Amino acid sequence: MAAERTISGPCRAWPQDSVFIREVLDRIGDKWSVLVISTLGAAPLRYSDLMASVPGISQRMLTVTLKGLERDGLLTRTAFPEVPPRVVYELTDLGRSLLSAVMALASWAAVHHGEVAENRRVHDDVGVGRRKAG
Amino acid sequence: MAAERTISGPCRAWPQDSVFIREVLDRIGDKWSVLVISTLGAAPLRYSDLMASVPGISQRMLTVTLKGLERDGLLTRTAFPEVPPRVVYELTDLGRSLLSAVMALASWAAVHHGEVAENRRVHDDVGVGRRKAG
DNA sequence: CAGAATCCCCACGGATACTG
DNA sequence: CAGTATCCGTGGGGATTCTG
Repeated sequence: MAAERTISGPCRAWPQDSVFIREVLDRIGDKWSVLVISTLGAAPLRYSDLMASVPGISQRMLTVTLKGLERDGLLTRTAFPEVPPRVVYELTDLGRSLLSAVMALASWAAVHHGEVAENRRVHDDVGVGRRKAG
Repeated sequence: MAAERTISGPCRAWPQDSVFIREVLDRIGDKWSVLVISTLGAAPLRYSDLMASVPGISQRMLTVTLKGLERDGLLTRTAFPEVPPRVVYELTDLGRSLLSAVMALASWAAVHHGEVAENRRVHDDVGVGRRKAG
């Protein structure tokens, strides 16, 4: 008899992979983390440069995001004891390795976002069509 | 020449890539989408099987997530006109292509989640250390 | 079995004001 | 310049109940 209809556990092909996926998504699934990581992927930047380079981010969220990423060792914070103060953020090797994986997602999006948009349009049109036809 | 200190625009190395990244994250950055996609990556499943295979998801969120993914053409919904009803969800080619990119993230997590956890612990210890040392 | 509908909490994140 | 502190609206998502 064996398996064939044994789903039982959390999942089949990815035992605790689901846990890992959730961990990563809890980390970079927020609104700003990957934007910050991507921006720092090009070059180390100071706080004010990040504010300018990540359009729409608020001071609060930039700070919160940076602290979170620093906590996980994805970037380093270097404060120079000058006046006026200067603080530079830079990706760690770990952060850069994550950037690669994120870029894979970005590539997927670049290739398929049009298709997704089209699917969405068609799907929504069917919806209104049913209402008119019904 | 020139440049070197020209950050100006949104970002440098990824003009509208940031837009694409945000699109993907708005799609899969939620709490359940990638779990559902990953689960369906192993095999097509019916609604109740998904409930069992994605631990912790509620009926509401499974339905909402499935509808969103179907809308974007990442999976198909097939309802068999039987009683009791039977509905099977299956990834489309588009969904499977996204699964590949998601798996890249999962791999990163599988390799580095320990390192991240360690960084986090060290960082937090320094925090309490400062409080005790201060 | 496979949802739809409703209620409601709370934490993510924006705006603003203040500080070393 | 590089933050911190506070207030507060919005919506993501959980629990529960009802239906075809």
